[in-house]
Amino acid sequence: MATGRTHRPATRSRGIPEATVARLPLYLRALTALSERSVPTVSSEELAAAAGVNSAKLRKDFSYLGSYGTRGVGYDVEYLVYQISRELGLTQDWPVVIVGIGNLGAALANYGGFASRGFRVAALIDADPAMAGKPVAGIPVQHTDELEKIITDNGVSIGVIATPAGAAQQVCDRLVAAGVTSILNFAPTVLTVPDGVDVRKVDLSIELQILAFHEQRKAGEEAAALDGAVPAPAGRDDSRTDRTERTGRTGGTDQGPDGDVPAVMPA
Amino acid sequence: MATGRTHRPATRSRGIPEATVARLPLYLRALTALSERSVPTVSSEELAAAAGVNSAKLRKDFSYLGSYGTRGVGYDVEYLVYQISRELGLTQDWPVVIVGIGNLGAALANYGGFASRGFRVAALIDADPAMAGKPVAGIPVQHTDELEKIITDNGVSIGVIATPAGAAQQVCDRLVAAGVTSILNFAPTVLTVPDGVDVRKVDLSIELQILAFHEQRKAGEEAAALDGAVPAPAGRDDSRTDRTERTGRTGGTDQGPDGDVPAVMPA
DNA sequence: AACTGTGAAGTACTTCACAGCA
DNA sequence: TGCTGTGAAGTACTTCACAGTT
Repeated sequence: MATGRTHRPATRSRGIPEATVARLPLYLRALTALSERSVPTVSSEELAAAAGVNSAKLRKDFSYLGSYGTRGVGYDVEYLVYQISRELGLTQDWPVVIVGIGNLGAALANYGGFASRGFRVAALIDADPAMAGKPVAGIPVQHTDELEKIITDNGVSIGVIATPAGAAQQVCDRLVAAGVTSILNFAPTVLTVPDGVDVRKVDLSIELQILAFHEQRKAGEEAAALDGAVPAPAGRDDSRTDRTERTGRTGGTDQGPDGDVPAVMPA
Repeated sequence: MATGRTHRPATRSRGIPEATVARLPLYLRALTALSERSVPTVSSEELAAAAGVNSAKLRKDFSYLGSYGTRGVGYDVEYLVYQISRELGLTQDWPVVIVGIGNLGAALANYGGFASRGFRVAALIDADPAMAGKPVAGIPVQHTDELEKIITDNGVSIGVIATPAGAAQQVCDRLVAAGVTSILNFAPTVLTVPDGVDVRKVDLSIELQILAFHEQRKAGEEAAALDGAVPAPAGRDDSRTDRTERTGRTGGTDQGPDGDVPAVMPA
């Protein structure tokens, strides 16, 4: 797919930072909640609090979409919901297939947030013949043999992989060959895909390990605070590793698209 | 949001960038795979490919931990596994509780990666009295009433919230009050926590929405290619994107530690 | 008076490119 | 020679702070 800056001046200067894109769903969720409570307008300060980010960041983010607010007043909730939905491509309905209907796959199939958020589970696919025909979340599971046909017939471009790690790459290859260009991968594996295909990864053990890192550091600091002179919680450092005082982050409430590395780049 | 962060002068600088921390689990997984195949050493180039990042980034990341490689040779696999495990705090076993044993909670409980990666499911907790005593993944579910006792008795500092959104904040408050200082939140809600408590969020619908954004953009570019001046070659194309070392692997897609905003959700 | 939108300044992360060591 | 380790340069993101608008 087109790489580089494909010169497209017609619409507003495209080029929304990836970090901003990653926060739009957050804003959308907060706005949807406000909308359900029939709140007509909201200030950047209020909305930012609801989304768990700071208001300067939110305003900057919105400035990439256009000027949708009113100075002295704030943002019209309904209007913003529409604009962000449109920007995210949620004004259309994306058919999605879930491959691998184990515990996790079933949980995903049962997730209620699909329909309401621009997605539709087009099919559930599993390699186990015994699963075939069994309904999960009201949708009959189909066998992997049908994969290509399902993708084609339904015009599916987004696939969710919830298989064991060993099967993930193969499933991925078949999805891509059949026309899928965006993949959400729950298997603990790095997927190799051709250019033009986006992959995002969700991985429980990685998240836990990151928490463990910070948890350990907290323990270390407590210990250090007690004796001041000799740190060294069990199994600490061999010698050289350097260290600096921790950087500010953490602690508080910034669960936003945290300092992670964007998983996907549109190249 | 650094709170009154105790400044620790004595020890030298341990300021591992958050982005680096988020990638350590990735390296660890790749190294573990190499270790299982009894590979003794690995170069930054090879390991980077296996982890899905580029080699300069990997070397820089490792440089924050110390100098664990050998010039002209590479890294000793076992030694690196140990060093990274230690850095992440995985040389100890973290007891974890999962609250909310619906589809997702059960999937998490059944997830095999815990034990092998430094974590142990200390307890499963659910608010439904009918669930109490029922074994899930071989562990009997306990009622929410027991939450505080469970946390205290097991010295749990990491909690996983897999409840419906409406219950998440309340569960979070109780976990924190009982002593939990790290939370992995699967509920589609922004949690408010005191300083010193880390929250990481995993949210399926957010991930899908980010994919939809890019998917939509691809569609838009195709359309633009049809009428525009530049006839973009279907599929391929590399305009001027740097042709760095393309290790046949992951074409352009960097599945780094997800950046940012993970996603999933309970029933 | 209240609140948005945005240049400019600041910070974090990535990539380059090469010195230095085994 | 081959590959690590790292300053320096480059890029992306965040935050500040205030001019502009209703």
